[in-house]
Amino acid sequence: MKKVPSLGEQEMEILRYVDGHEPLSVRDVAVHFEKEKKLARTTVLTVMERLRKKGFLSRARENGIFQYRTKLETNEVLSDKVSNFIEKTLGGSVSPLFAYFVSSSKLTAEELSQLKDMMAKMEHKKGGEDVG
Amino acid sequence: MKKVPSLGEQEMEILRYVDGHEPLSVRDVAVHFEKEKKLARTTVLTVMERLRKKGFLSRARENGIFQYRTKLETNEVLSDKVSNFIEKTLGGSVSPLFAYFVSSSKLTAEELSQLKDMMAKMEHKKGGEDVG
DNA sequence: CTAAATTGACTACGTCTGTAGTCAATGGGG
DNA sequence: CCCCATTGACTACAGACGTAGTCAATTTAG
Repeated sequence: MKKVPSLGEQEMEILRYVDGHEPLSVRDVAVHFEKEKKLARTTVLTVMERLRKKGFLSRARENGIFQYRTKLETNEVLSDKVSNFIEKTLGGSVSPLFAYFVSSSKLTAEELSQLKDMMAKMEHKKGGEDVG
Repeated sequence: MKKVPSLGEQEMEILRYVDGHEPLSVRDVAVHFEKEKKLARTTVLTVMERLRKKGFLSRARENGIFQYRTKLETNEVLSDKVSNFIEKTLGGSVSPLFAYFVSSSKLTAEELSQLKDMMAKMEHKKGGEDVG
């Protein structure tokens, strides 16, 4: 359960992108995000450097320019984000997730009850609140 | 899918507290958080007022002091936070949640496969990434 | 009614994140 | 080699949050 530095949404987005395409230069990432979200090259650079300072990315000069790679498994980062989110934002209760699944995916009644059942078990195991 | 203003973790925590005990005065909340997290009364006041400015709380003077109540169903807020989290932080993939459930709750193999099955269906319905 | 305590409005300030400009260093083309 | 384009280090700044102090207004105790 090592302590991972916090990451903002934009940082996460860029980290995910790098994770899925490494190695990448700032330029590569910038090109992508200039289209996607109209971000300036320097913005991407700044974010990537912050990501590097925080230990999520590493870089190595190759043919003159820096190629970036992820350091930790991004899964670990996500895992940390998830547990943090559940603890801090949801107060330890997974019910809201359950609610989200239900409304966003329109599960069948059967899936619903299975899921509900499962959630209930989990809630018990970790002492969350009731599944409203 | 109405746009809900963003909320920080501390704000969420206080909102949840109010939601579970309304109506409450700043003092009531402050007493709770002074113990729980050593927050100053004015800190709680500030946060509650921000929550009110953002439209999450309302207040009415009763016997001299303001009593606060939640406006929206906190569930709605949570639902919004959840979908935002899944979209922005997880990039739309629920796999990390799955991973969290697995590691935190130590489900049985059976529950695991049921859940996995369900997740797969959900992933398809909403075009998420692979469950790796 | 007056003084003490409580309440609440404002102000403040540091950190984090998003976003980007400036400008020097580096590299590539001729 | 020299100039232009690319790259990257630094600086900047606004807005959101967490946190809290000051001080005036309101209540309440005596």
